[in-house]
Amino acid sequence: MQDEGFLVKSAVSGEEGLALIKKEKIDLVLLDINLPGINGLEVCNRIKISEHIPVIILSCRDEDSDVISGLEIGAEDYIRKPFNHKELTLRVKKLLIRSGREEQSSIKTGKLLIKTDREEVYFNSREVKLTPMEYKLLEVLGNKVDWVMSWQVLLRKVWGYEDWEGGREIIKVNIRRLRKKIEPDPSQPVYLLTERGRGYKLAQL
Amino acid sequence: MQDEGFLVKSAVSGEEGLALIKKEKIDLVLLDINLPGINGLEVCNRIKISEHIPVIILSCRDEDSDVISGLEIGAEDYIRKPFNHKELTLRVKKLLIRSGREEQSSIKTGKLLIKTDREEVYFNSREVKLTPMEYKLLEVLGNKVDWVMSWQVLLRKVWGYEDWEGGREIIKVNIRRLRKKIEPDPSQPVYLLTERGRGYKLAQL
DNA sequence: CAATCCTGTGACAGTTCGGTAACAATTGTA
DNA sequence: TACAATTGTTACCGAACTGTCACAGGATTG
Repeated sequence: MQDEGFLVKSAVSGEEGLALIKKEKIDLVLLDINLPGINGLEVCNRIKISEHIPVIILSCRDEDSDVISGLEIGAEDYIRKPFNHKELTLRVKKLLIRSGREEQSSIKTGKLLIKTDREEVYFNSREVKLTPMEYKLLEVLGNKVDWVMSWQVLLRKVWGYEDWEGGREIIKVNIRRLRKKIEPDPSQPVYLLTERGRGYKLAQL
Repeated sequence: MQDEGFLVKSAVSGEEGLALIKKEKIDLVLLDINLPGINGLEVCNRIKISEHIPVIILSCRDEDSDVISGLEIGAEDYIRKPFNHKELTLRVKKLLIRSGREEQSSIKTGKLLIKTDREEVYFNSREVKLTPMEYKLLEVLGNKVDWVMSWQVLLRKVWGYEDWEGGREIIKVNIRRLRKKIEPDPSQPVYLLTERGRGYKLAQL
């Protein structure tokens, strides 16, 4: 990779890798599934929770289920070992280009516009200032527009908590705060809808 | 697994597990290799002798020989510890679908459409809002369209109660509530039919 | 034909769930 | 240090959900 002109940092364990990502500005992660310490898929999961970095998974297990769970967890691509050089650099370049452009990718529903690259939100073409948590919650919901997400899912995707009874509360309150900012009438939500007993969704208008 | 909507029974030893299988209607077994009492592989063997239940083996020994003997003995799949929970549920779902015990993603009869992945119900292409319990009851019935289900079965599949005399009441009432929402004329049911003395069924039209 | 069982029906009440506001803890900043 | 913004915590209310009950009427059985 260095021969190809990439600037490479490496880590020998999941923990070390995650620390590296926190510290440095990383454009893309090549991730081995078989790791000492944390499982590779778990590492991928954690990266996706906190960052917007594309991940390519490397693995020698070539069962389909691994591809699926790798991609479901949010990995952008998957390469089986043994792979050849050329294929790897090709996929990396493709992803870097895509993420360079995709960073302008935005989510739109009704008069609501979410620019995911800049983490900015607009309503009626006017910017709405959201706090980090509010933004993250909205983005997670926006990533699957019109899909109901339970509080367990939101808790995991937004806060990274796995199970936690108190989570219903913090979601309630943060939904409330979001509504105050992006709903024309927060008491009659049009965008952030409640599905009683199931969860919340961002409506596709 | 319970969060994912599965109904889970657990046992702490091979003997207990085998007894459970004899007593309950089990769709799939997650089996740990390292067990007190009988060896896990032996348990798998005995299950396969007497039943047709898919078995997934869990193990922290990741030697190949274990995979082989696990699969040779008739286990349908094998997961190494530590596994991530998405991978596990994916494999479980895959197996349940393959063995015909898992619901399809969409059920249709007459003008009634049930989207099981989104937990949404449509009548005449218009969405009908159901409460969680109502939905679950309908889904269970839709899962085996045109099959009469006794109140005991419904009680187990919808509420998870095993035996309970009072159950007839809550089913009566919930059937009533469902009919009010999805029947054109609730007093003359066309979809949710009563088989007196046997139970209820969702008619295939 | 009467007694009994099963189901349909409406009303009621306890519980859960989501909306709301105010407060407390934490963090960042001047 | 003081102040402000952010974020989690708690309490309370009202509405929705869901189980219980009583009763009626039709079917079944002896």
